[in-house]
Amino acid sequence: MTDRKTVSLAESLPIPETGRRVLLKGQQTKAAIIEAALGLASQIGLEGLSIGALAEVTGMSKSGVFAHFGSREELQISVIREYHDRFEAEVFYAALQHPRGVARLQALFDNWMVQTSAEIDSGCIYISGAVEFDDRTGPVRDALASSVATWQTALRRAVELAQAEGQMRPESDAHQIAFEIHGLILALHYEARFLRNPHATERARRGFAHILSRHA
Amino acid sequence: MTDRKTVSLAESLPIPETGRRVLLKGQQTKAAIIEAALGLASQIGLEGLSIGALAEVTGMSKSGVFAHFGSREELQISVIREYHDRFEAEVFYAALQHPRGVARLQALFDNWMVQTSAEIDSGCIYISGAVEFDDRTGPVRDALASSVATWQTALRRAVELAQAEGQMRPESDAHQIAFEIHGLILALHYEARFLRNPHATERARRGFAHILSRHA
DNA sequence: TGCAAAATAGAACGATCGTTCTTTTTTCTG
DNA sequence: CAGAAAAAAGAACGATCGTTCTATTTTGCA
Repeated sequence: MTDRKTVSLAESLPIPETGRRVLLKGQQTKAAIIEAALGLASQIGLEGLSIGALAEVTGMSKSGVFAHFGSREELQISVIREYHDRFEAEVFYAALQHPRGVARLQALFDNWMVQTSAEIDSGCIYISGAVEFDDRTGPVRDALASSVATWQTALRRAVELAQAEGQMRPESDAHQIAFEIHGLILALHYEARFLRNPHATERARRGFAHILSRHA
Repeated sequence: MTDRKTVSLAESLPIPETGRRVLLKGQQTKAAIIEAALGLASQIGLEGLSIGALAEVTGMSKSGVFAHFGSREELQISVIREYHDRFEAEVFYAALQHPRGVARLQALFDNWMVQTSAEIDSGCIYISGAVEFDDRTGPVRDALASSVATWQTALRRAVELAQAEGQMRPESDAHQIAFEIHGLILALHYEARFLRNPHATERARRGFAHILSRHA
């Protein structure tokens, strides 16, 4: 139940003398724990994330790790938030430097493919999380669903922008296009991570091209 | 390490007098356990499957359940095999009654959609399993991957048959088409099960129509 | 530098996990 | 029906889980 805004204010307090430490000790180690937790969760899922394993990885005691979050659920939510921020930055914000329209949509898809399958140790927790929490309720599922809703909206907007720019047919259903693009990402994740199919990236790329050409 | 063929021979031994019991008691309860395990695994995944929970559901003792499999892994593999058989029957064999070509491919896709999303309590363990075992090794992963390879081949063949019938363009890449169809199923599963989007089925159906029209 | 507060460690808890071993019950068959 | 074989139960194991409590150490500020 840590207040995020308060934290980020405290975080950004610079120490004038040294100029080195920007985070207080507590927030510093908390960030390190979340970093490690994100790596663990990307591999074995949010449900596989255990405080004991996390303590071992970070070289801390279980209670030391636990104290930063107060519950396992809060830890999972912190991981989801961290992933959300990175995903937003590396997939969506990074695509903003391309001109709006098909170019930006293509960049978005490319970034997404990289994020989803390129790094061996990084599965997508939006995908694994959806499977793990699809018949559960509670704050973790809510956080996950909320993040997913955010990028789904952003993806749809990118399609609509391409339509507005006259680069995609305006009568096409942006929801439907976003659905099909999502399917390609999911198939890529499945083939690349589970089946270790090296051609998966090329398949996803071609599928995307098919969608583009259909609505051009 | 139970020999399947031996089992199925023993299973089908009818008792002449009554004609009622076809299974020996042991195989009978084993089948009931697997039935319950399949239901459990469909909801919470193969990894979530616990012998304790299974014992409670079936009204047996933990050791009683355990004795039928000898290990948790063997139980998981039994569940995968059972799911494989049902999937094959309800999705693929059921489609065989339609004429080869687009009609059969369409039936296959329809059956698949039903299997994947229609029943609330039944997620697809090919999807959840892929997420759970994507960075693991061992016999469970192998059993899963082998089943997946089977239906992927069957799906591709259905596409190739449609090409051979002259109903789809012969120069299209059947692998690519199967990849895109799989993506639609995955997106359907994601939207229907995790996000509880009631329009997901319609989206998948339209996506499939897009693929068909592209290669017609 | 000193002192309160924050951060971390350590030990223990009840619960559940898969598994093993022994004992009892049930089933099948000669 | 009897007796062997199969099936099921019961109890216990070590391990790990999230969590709580109480010390101890470290940190940051006056």
